[in-house]
Amino acid sequence: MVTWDQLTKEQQGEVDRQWHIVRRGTAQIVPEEALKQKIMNAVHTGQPLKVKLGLDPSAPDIHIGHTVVLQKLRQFQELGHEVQLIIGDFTGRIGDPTGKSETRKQLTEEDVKRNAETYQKQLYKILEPGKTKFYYNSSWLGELKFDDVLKLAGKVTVARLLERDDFAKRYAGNLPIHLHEFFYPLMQAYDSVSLHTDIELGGTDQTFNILMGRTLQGAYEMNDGQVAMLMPLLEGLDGVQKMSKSLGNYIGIDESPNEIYGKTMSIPDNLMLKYFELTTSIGNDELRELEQGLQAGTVHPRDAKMRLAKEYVRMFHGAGAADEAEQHFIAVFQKRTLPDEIEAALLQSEELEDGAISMVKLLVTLGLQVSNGEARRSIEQGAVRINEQKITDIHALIVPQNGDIVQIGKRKFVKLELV
RNA sequence: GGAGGCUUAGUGAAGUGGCUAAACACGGCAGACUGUAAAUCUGCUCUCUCCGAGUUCGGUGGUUCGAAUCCAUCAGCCUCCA
Repeated sequence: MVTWDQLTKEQQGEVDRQWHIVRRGTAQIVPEEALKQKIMNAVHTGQPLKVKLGLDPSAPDIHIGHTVVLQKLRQFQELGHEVQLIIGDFTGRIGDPTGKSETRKQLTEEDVKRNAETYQKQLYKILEPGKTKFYYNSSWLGELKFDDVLKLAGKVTVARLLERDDFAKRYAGNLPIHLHEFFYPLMQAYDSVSLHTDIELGGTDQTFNILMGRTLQGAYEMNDGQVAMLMPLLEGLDGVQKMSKSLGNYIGIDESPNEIYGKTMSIPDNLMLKYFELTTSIGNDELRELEQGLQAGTVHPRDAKMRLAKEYVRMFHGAGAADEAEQHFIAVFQKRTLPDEIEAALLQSEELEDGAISMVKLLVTLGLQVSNGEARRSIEQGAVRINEQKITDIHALIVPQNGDIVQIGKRKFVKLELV
């Protein structure tokens, strides 16, 4: 272990530089001094740090919320460190305990592999492939004997486990906690033991699990354990709940340019800066400028947000797509003209009677609405248009033509294609 | 193994024999206003051929003219005792 005084001037400068980059935007680093020490060691010895992130193998769709952590990993890579990505194929059998315990579906080997490939494709939009290593945690967790498991379990007390927020709440609220759920943090921690991880990254909701890794590394005599680097959770489109696929409040990085652009425009204003800070590589100075502009009123929030939206599309689809998405947005939502390209919807001719169909049935058949009642409601409320003609009669009969544009609400457009 | 309790629409939660398709809140959808922001206002939110009708209150069976409401039984969950 090297001390500050043993470093050369240049090395001290490098440690400072890395420290500042790495620290930006974090919610918490536990413990901070340990991280600084690790950086010092790395700079001194030239050994890159191993920075770990666990991935859930069941949901391979990456959204902007995930990129908070990924951006941070990227920064580590740019500083010459090494990234360990864990595909949690074994931990996935339990699922991180949330109390909303449905038994997890067991994924087949092919599922896991396919999901991992999907991950890779998406992750490499942000991470550098050459400095990224993938691991499957079944390869060590699956090898443990009951002996080993007992040994592992012997290192942690129940009282300690009950400190975890989720467990504590359930325990206090008389809700069930299954024994195997206790193992989840232990398993995740054991990943760090296996891989000699230096730093584990995660959202603040991962605090307990990651610190468990630190504890366990200590217990397995790896001297000072890993450092927990916790990133703030990013709220989703609703502005309240954490962005997640199951809540539907996410922006997926694999979504179409127009989707990404549009969804970004619908995030609440007060989150804009947070998005900029945590998910883009915009510099510190520029960020401050933007913040001041918004505050002073010299920057229109809409324009700032358009910049964010454009940046996302550029990140995930390239600059050309970003320009197009912007044009599309301006045309469709600001000028209220019909989009150039509208998704086609097939209409079987058997559905027609004498070439006509009721408006209600049309909406349901096209899958724009799930039930007739819902379709009627939309019509009554003036949300439905055909070729920009508002339809307000729930009994309306339509004689559909090829290429008719059916619109419902402000966002949903479909072009009819008779089959 | 024993005792007790809980299970109502997407969620939370009223409702303890007819006036209950089921209060209320949240969420969701749509409209107005806007910047596809927030706030606000309005309407809708089980299904159907929407006049009217049908199927709901963990499952099944029963009592009753009539049940989400009573009884039995099964299941799931929780607590306490051992």
